[in-house]
Amino acid sequence: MIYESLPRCYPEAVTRTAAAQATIQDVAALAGVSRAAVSKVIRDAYGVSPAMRERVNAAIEQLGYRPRVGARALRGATHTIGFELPALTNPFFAKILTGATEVVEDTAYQLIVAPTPPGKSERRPIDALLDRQVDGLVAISPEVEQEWLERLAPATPIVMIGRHDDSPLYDTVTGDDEGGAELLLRHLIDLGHRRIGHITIATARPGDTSPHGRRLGVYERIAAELGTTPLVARSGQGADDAYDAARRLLAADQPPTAIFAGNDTLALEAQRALADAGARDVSVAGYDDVDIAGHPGIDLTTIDQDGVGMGRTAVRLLLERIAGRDQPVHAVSPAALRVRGSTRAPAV
Amino acid sequence: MIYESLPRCYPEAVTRTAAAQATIQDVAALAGVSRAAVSKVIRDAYGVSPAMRERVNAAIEQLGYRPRVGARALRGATHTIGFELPALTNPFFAKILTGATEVVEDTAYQLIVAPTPPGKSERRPIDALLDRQVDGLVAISPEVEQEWLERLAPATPIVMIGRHDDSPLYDTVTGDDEGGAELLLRHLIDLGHRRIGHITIATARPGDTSPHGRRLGVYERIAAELGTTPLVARSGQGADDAYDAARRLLAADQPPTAIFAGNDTLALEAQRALADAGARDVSVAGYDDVDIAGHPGIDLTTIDQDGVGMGRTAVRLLLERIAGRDQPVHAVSPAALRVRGSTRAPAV
DNA sequence: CTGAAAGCGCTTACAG
DNA sequence: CTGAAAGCGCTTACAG
Repeated sequence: MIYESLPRCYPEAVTRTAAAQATIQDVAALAGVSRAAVSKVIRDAYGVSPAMRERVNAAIEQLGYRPRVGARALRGATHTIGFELPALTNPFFAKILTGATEVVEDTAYQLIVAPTPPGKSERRPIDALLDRQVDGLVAISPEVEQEWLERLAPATPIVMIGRHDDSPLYDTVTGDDEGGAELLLRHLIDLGHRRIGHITIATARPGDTSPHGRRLGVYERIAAELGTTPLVARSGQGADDAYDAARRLLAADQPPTAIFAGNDTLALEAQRALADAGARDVSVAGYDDVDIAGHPGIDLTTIDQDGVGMGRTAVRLLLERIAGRDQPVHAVSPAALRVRGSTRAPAV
Repeated sequence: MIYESLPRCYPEAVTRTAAAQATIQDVAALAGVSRAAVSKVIRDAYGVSPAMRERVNAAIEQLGYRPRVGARALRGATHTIGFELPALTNPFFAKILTGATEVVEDTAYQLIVAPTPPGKSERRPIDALLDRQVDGLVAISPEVEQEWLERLAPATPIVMIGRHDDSPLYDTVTGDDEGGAELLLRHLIDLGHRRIGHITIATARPGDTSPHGRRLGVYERIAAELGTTPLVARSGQGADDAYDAARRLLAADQPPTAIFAGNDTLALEAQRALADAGARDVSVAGYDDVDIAGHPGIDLTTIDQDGVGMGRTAVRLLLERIAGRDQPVHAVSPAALRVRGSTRAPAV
């Protein structure tokens, strides 16, 4: 990194003036009205004469006045929706966020996102959002305890994405993970595969409330139905971990003819490992249908669970909660199989 | 989307109790001290006896007290860094954010991200962050005017990523867009290409202060040196737009033997278009070295400008600004060529 | 329709 | 080391 410390065109030091920003008091003074009147105008509250509204708006314009959200929060709302998001590099979460942004865009709310750093607890970003008095919270947090969330939910409406725990205190939006995993595995079986490996994340337990746990549970059930020994490799956070997990599957005594990766990100690393191992005849399938899955160089069979729609639904449910709904809703987004070139009949 | 409106296990309605959260007053009362004392403990300010600190911390623990950031902001700081980010689906921005998150993680600051919806002005999310009294702002906003930013900068430290405008009032972190573009074009020329097409974004003007403008400027200069007519296609926001832009290049009277796409996202769409057009012999190169570029199915020649490092640098510079630096710094991240299989000599 | 007053939950000098 | 008081910038009843 090269630093160019001194500006070229402005030789004199430019010191920061403590630029006093206009307050509601300044606006009131300039418009010759009370602060309460200004407050009413900016909140679009009822009971202001057109003349006063005009004078106040002119003063606001002239001063470039913008209300401090923090000060408003002391009495009213922040008009802010918080979104906790793990793994910024996972394009499936980007899809969810795209849907969420879309819905928020049509409202008076502002969306702010707090990312969870890799390997850290989701508690800190969630707490950070609540400390900032968000009016509602959407979170993708498989790791935090239901009980902890239920202590937060009475004070702030919460919608959780990807949790199958069906709490009465917060809403959930999930994919149909069991249906999707079954669709995918049936597809592989129909192609003739019997030795199917599975890559999942380190923390998944069969049938737990997380998406990976659900998918793993279905995998184990179907392996049992087939009478085959489950062949599971677990991956840590990094891309290298997923790569290594795939390598371990390939190094098994009886290597799989197909790999069901717990999501597309894992599947992409599996493809990389297969290419490096020269195992081009092994099928790979993922989960999520991220944009790149349809690229001709990737051509990945996967499950589309409509991430954009999940993001939209999550925000809609949250807005309902903020508007007063107190009955829980647990929405499920359907799963659809996308068959592409990465899966085919096993080599004989 | 299937809604399960009624919870299975909790037949009775669960109504939201207006769960009064603990305030500093509650902590003070429980600990038997003044609010000022509690304030000092939570800010780790100097001048508190160990005994008092212990009593206060016990009370905080017992009540689950968390200070409201909005209330603190009225007098002090928010310990919040705002990050405005366009195009959530661009994995290069995810890289930058990864670097930013990393650095923030080691500080007492919280990072909050405000995404700009596709096609919208970056002003709204930036204003939203400032309204929330962030202590500093990092933004990737090619579209907003320098003058507008310079009105904000006296009140809030700002670091802009990807702007070559060298303002004395805010810092910038850019890649070496001219060096990178030149590296890439020389590489294509060395391979023997003479008809090289370029895909850029709709708003880029040759040599303007944006990364795309810089790259376009270099492209036109080198085309002039070569004595060839520039062949430029412009893409709108969507993936389909980039695809169409590539199709237009291929449909030219004398189609290019190589395409220099303004970034990897555009390059991926160009690859898609080439595959659909059966034009496998046309070389493609991108810019940014996003993770997927190294995937064997993509194998994209590109420029690595160390996005993670740019994110790290941006936050470091911002922290320096917050700490009081008032001289501008304009950091440049070096460009490195990554040669992969997507570029090769033109077919004869 | 309009405004004076109280108060939201903190921090900041300032006495003691 | 400790606390009473003032004040940050808003909104909310409540009079007029």
